[in-house]
Amino acid sequence: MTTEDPRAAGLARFAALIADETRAVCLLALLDGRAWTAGELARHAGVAASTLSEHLSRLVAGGLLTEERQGRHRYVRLADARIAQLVEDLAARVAPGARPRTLRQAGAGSAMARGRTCYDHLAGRLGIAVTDALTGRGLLRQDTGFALTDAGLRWFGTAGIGLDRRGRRPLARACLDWTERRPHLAGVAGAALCRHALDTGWCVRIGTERAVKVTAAGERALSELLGIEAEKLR
Amino acid sequence: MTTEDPRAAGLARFAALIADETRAVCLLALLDGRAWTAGELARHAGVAASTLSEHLSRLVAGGLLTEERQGRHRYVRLADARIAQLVEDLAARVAPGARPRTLRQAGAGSAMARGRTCYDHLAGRLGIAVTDALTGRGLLRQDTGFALTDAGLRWFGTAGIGLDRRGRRPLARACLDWTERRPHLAGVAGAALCRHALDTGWCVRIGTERAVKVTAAGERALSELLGIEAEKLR
DNA sequence: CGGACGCTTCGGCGCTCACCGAAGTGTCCC
DNA sequence: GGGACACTTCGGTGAGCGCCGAAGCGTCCG
Repeated sequence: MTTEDPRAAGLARFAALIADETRAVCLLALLDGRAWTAGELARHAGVAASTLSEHLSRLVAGGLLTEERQGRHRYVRLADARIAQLVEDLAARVAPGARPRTLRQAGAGSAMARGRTCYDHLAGRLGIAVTDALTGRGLLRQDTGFALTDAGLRWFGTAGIGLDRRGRRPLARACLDWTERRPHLAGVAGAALCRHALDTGWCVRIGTERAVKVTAAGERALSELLGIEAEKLR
Repeated sequence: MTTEDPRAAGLARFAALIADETRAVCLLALLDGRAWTAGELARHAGVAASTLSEHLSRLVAGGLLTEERQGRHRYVRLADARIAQLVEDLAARVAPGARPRTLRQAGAGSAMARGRTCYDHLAGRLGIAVTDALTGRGLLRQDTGFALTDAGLRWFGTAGIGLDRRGRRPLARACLDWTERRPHLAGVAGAALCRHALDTGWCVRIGTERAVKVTAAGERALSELLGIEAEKLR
């Protein structure tokens, strides 16, 4: 009788991997794009190491994470940019009224709101400011979709930021920011820009989380290249 | 101890709504964009009416569906385009090796592969053909992201297809096709094009599912307006 | 008015699964 | 070699939840 969609079982199984709060905590933590050890995640999530070990095995088996064993450590990270995008999309659309509960969270939260990485690109007010500047200068087009313009392509070239145009990953993609609730630049261009910013010292990571801070050199560069006022970055 | 992300609980709760196969079957069925009654969905999913009633209540409470009571019927549909996009994204990235099991499914599957609606826009080979034609004529830009060009905006105007540019919904957005595994046009422009195609009789729905067929008039129009060869639509 | 019908509520059943601690395995380092 | 350490495996416990059928409630229609 049932004309069930063959995709349903897979969809449910996949969603079930995210449908546990402990695993959700891990996935959100891993959105910083780094590799975490099993122990770090266990402490972060507040569960026993044995419990977390099983969670990681499931997430790896489900293709959400990849693992790398080094001696007695088990490092895990998000499997790829598509998984990161999916988790970020889900998180952004969910719980819009999520507020920090503790002072420490509030402190970390405001640093995160200023600037952070979102898997492999810039987010927070910093990400928005860059995206808006690109748009305002006609390098990025948001009014009819989300794509770099020809001028935008040239801008990346003259700024010395290489774009790998092989592969299926889109050059530019919108990622919805969960603090600002506005789109910012992701995709190949977003990742390249973020990497360039960290490599050349425009930004540095602060703390152990994924928050980033713009340096003095970064302020100068962003002002010169994109006309971003330093006030917007503080 | 735990520095848990406040979004984790919400994320897990949300994913849990999709993490049940029966609910997943419903969500995939509702991707046709129409309103279904509780009874239709119960038969479709192959469970008791009482079971499905509780599932619907959860999905409505979770914001995935909206309901409308008419007499003794309870109509439900996907809450909005964002939810539809999320479900479609999840389904597209999951179970790439989903194959039909029965002859009937295979028959329905091939009609669906030719052309169908995906919530409110065209998908299947038809959707791909239209998207490729738009891209080939310089109306849509996919190489640097996904956005209409100025020529594309004009094309919609001269074709008499109105685009509502108020609201936050993006004008053009890529939706990954689960049969062709290639992007096709979604967003405001995709929805407007699909509505126009159905309104003017370029396409008609076949069967009770979301499959659509191109009419003779549709073949002429698509050939004239976009240079699409009729063979690609069969 | 009364029966058919669509949906909902309720009680009960059984399965899944997240959790822990204890014991075990492999790695690192003194 | 031996102890500290990171992780895994295993058994047991408890909670949550998906399922059904029976009973109840409202709607429709003859």
